[in-house]
Amino acid sequence: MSLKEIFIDIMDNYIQEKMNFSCGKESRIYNLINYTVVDYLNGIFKREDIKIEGSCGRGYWTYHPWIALFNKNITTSAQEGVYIVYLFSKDMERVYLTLNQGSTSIENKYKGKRNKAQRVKEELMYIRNQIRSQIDSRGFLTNNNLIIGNENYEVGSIFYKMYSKEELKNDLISEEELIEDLKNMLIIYDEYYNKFVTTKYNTEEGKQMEKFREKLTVKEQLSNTYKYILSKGYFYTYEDLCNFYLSLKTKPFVILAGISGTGKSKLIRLFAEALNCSDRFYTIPVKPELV
DNA sequence: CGATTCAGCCTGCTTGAGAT
DNA sequence: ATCTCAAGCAGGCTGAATCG
Repeated sequence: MSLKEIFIDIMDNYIQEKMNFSCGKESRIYNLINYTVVDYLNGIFKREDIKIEGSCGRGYWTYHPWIALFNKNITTSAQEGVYIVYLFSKDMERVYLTLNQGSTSIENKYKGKRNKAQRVKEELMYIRNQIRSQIDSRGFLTNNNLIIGNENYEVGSIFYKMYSKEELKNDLISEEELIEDLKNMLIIYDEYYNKFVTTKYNTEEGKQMEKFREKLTVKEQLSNTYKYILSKGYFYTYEDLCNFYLSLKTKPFVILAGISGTGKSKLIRLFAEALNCSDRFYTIPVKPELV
């Protein structure tokens, strides 16, 4: 059975299987995800440092079965670290090959804290942006349009490629392409390991930087943002910047008024850049009659 | 002040490692 | 070879916080 045939089998039968069998060895699809596909991939990628695992839940079926490749030096669990993973969408119409992050360990870190969900998302996005800024995507997508029905998997996605059931069934994607993509993703994963794990996060300097960033107060972050804007050659008063931040904080829908050319759009763009959130910045042209 | 949201806890189920 | 138990996973329930 090829990878493509396995994927099609899972997509065709998973939802039905959930209804008819408990999530365990009795189920054919369970065995397919937990063992067959793992053996198949291990046969292709004979790497001692990579652990391959597939899961569709324990006891209970998950909505999002996954097949992951872990670098043993980074993580051996889907709950933490960065790893390659095939994720199936809830409706079983799509499967994504992605470089993704475990969110459970981050959730545990913020257990009992205020705005837990938001902080988890912010951390996932921060890591995502760091990696994207330093590693070539090799043609994989970074547009944040991975949709499977689980927010943390979606936010945690660093690079990805989508395969729809239709594409797979109609031979628009070949087995060779699937394997080639996975090989490319492994090159990215290796690069991540060399650039981030063996150096940045493990050095004292890296840890200090991380601590420093977490400790910044709103005032300090605003001050940094202001300095960034000045350094780009634009001038707004510090008061205007604070007012803009406060307005956003009060309600995330802010209307800036003023004649054209005074820098309304630019302010927002620079603000996003300063916070390293450019990838979440979209410009939507508005015609006069829409207002 | 009722409705909604959310974190925390509990439950059900299986795997797999280690003890017996 | 069998038993025990922690880990892993998702779903459900509940009380507290927040919203409108």
